[in-house]
Amino acid sequence: MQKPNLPKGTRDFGPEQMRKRLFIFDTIRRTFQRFGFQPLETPSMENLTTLMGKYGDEGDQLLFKILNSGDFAASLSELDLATGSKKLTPKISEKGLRYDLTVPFARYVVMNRNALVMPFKRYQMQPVWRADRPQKGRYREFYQCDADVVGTDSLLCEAEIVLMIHEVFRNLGIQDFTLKINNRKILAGIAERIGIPGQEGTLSVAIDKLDKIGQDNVLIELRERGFSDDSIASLTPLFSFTQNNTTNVLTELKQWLHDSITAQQGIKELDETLRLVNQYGLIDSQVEVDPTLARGLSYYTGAIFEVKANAVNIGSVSGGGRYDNLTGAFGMPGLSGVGISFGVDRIYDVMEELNLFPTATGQGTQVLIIPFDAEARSVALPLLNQLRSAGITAETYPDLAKVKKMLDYANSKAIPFVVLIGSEEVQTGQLSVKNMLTGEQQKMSADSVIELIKK
RNA sequence: GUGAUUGUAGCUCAGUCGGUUAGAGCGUCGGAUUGUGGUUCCGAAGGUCGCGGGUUCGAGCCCCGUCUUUCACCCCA
Repeated sequence: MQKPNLPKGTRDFGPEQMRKRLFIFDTIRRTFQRFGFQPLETPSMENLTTLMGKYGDEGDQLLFKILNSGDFAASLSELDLATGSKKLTPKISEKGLRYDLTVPFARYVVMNRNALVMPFKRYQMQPVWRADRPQKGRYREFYQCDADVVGTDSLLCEAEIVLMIHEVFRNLGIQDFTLKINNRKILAGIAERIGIPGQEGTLSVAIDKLDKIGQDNVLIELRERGFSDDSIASLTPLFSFTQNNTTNVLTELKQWLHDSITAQQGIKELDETLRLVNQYGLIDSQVEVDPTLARGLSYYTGAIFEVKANAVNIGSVSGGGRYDNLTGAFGMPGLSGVGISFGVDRIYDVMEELNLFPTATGQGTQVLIIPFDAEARSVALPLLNQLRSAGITAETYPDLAKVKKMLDYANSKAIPFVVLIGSEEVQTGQLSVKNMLTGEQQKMSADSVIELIKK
């Protein structure tokens, strides 16, 4: 006999976990829908040609690849085997599991470009897979909840994302979060300013770690990556304004990066976005402008968002940004879009750690019918039907077991009411209803049972 | 991909220096109680000590490999 186990980095979700997870999904879905986003689902697997090259070299490595069906080795030669995995892979695998929801979305938009009404707003809540090593807040299979709008470059979309993020986290009960916002153009401007134009990618990777490793180590890393002492020295102003309020940060950025047209554009966009958010009347905005915020994904071109739950050390629980040319790789250039992704699994971990899940709210069975013998079923089964028709979650114990056993069952499932049916109840039609919390028991008609449980 | 770490009953964990038949709590099942739960009492079942190899008279304990868990790095939700 073999011991069953799960693939590394994957998990089962039992009833109790699912109740909590569904709470998160429902909360996010309600917000997405209220903002006018339409649901979309795409296949778990995509052609590797769709996925490869969209997430960088590292991303390509983290893709789960699917072995071709049938005799995948049929056309292989000794030579192929000798060339190593990199060249061998495309010969034996042409599909992979999706790595995020944005690229499949871009693929969908391109394939349906003529049918879609622009701007197109969609939301998507599905699992994604990454073949990296699991650790805290990191799984090989996890869910993302994405909302994107494509076909407009209006900053109103950025503003609405800011609003949605606030709404979702507040509805979840996560009050202590920070929405960090930056703009890729500002990062580009910084790169210009310190004399390394075009290298903002490398720069970003390092300064993104500021929170984690501190200023000194960031500078050390930049030096290791080949940045000159002059460049590093001129970076100093970047570290001085992280604590200020949004307007101050923007003003200081404007001064520091005054000779970069790109940076000025990014600052203007950020400024405008925040102005729009303000017009919406967002109360107690938790937005923080953070010029050191970078994010890894290479396709962002404008705004960048990231949400951190302040009380928990788990990385970001949500992230997104604007991309100007995501569909370009699929032959449809010039389509701008902006999106946000919520990481359900990390949000779950945060809420669990902070004890933020609401206590069970009428999710489970409300009443258990307990027939003492086969005869009692002639009353129990119609009653079940009646209760369910009235919208009450009701069940009976399928075996004719001892009463003790059935009451134990009710207890362990936290069922608040039981209806006991024996020969006496069959004869009189008056049912014995027991409140499992108080122990109180009384006789009443079926209609009264419904009334009692419904309130 | 790099570096650590974990694994003993369904669950949480003890297990001494390598030494007889591997323990506890919780849970499960049965009984005290054949129409009434939670509390209590009694009893029982449940183990290839992750897996494979090695050292030894003897391995849960030491060594090697492997899988798994957790964590950090890289990178990321």
